[in-house]
Amino acid sequence: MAETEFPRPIVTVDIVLLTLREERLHIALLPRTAEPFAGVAALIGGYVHVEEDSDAEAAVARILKAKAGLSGIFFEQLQTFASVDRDPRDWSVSIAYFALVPQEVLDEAGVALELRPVDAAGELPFDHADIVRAARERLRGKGAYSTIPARLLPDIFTMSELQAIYETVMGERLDQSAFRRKINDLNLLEEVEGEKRQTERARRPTTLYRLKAPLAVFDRRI
Amino acid sequence: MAETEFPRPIVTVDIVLLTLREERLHIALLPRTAEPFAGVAALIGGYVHVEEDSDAEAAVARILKAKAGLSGIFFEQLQTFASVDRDPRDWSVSIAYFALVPQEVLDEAGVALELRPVDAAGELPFDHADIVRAARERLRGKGAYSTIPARLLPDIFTMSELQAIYETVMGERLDQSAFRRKINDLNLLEEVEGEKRQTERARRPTTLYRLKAPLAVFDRRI
DNA sequence: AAAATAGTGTCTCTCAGACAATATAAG
DNA sequence: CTTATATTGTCTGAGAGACACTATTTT
Repeated sequence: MAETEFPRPIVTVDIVLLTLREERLHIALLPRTAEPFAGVAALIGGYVHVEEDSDAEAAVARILKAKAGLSGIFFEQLQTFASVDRDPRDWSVSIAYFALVPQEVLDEAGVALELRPVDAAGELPFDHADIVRAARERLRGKGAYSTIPARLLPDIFTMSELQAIYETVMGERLDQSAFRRKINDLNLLEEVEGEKRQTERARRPTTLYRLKAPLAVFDRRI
Repeated sequence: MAETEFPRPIVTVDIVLLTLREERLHIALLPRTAEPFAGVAALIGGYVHVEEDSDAEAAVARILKAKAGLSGIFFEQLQTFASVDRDPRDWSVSIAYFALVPQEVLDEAGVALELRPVDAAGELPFDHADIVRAARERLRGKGAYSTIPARLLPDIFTMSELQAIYETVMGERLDQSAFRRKINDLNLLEEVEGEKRQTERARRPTTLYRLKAPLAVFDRRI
């Protein structure tokens, strides 16, 4: 089994970039600039540049910056899709990532991304529909046990906003009382002292919070 | 961004093959047959063969069969390790899988695998120690919420054996009464009717069970 | 009967969901 | 004072852990 060399597959990273828009999860797509599927909206992605990227995360960061104008946002590895038929060009490997970004940050980036509701994303090229499905499942599954959903919010947020995010991500209504109790028990947030704010529709100003840690995973279900 | 072609990384699959031996989790290794690290015990793995493997799972199945004499065992994708420095030869991608096999099946395979306790695996080449660590965490994490640990047992097993597996995987003692209650509530097993068996040390014969489904994931913690 | 494992019953505590009640500010 | 949201409290039921108890077989 002295395997020396073999024809190598294409290696890319693809990013399921999710954000919240009008209370719904949206996926950010970019029209492809090259064949195949030139002009068709697809996941943000690109080749791994072996001369330039020290690892897959570096490739993701580079591509997010170059193609979406984003840096410093949350992303984590999702799953790798690798087969002979997922790309018409050749045997291909896509190391898929999912990323979350607050809408405000996306707006500031000033890049013309196409946002589509994640549950009505329409036709997508390659196996991108499968990748999006995997991302939704991951977000839904892990969301209930982590502060990942909070990465869809700005740094500072209200308890109600946080609850709304969890409800959207998990696709179910949550009891307000139980939600607050759990968040407090888990000790995930710190108050932004002195800063009160009125949300659009609120009468009474509300306490503002921020995450103590960028990412917390816990055992209890939110 | 009309990216046409780029130098391609090496693409391999690596398999963390775990089994149970003397009540402890062991990892199955093979001495490498080629440089680098020729002769050193390493994860079972190999190049993706683009002419032969239709996808990454096919590569895993082929390699498990060729190098470990195993087929039909449980495996699932773990995580992908991709960086410039994980392999001295070149920028390299390893799509890592973890696999579980009952000791009996491993014995029948008749291949000289080196078994080491997973928590004392010693030095491993490349980043294989990281991959093993990821596999342990996955097994531990997902184990409590699925029937994955049962894939370390033969098809037919006793309730005590099942409990012992979960205890090993999760690294803690479980209450017998609570364990049985949960397993029954979750409706995961079916009795193998009429078949009673005496385990080695048992006095009283015990009911035998098999899994209703090859893999069940649930919300409750075992 | 003793030993050893198989299997059941019960108590308590934590936590989740449901729902009610109170608090605070704007208009 | 009304309205709308923020925030707290209480009740109930499910499930987890602890532990004691019963059952069945071999020696």
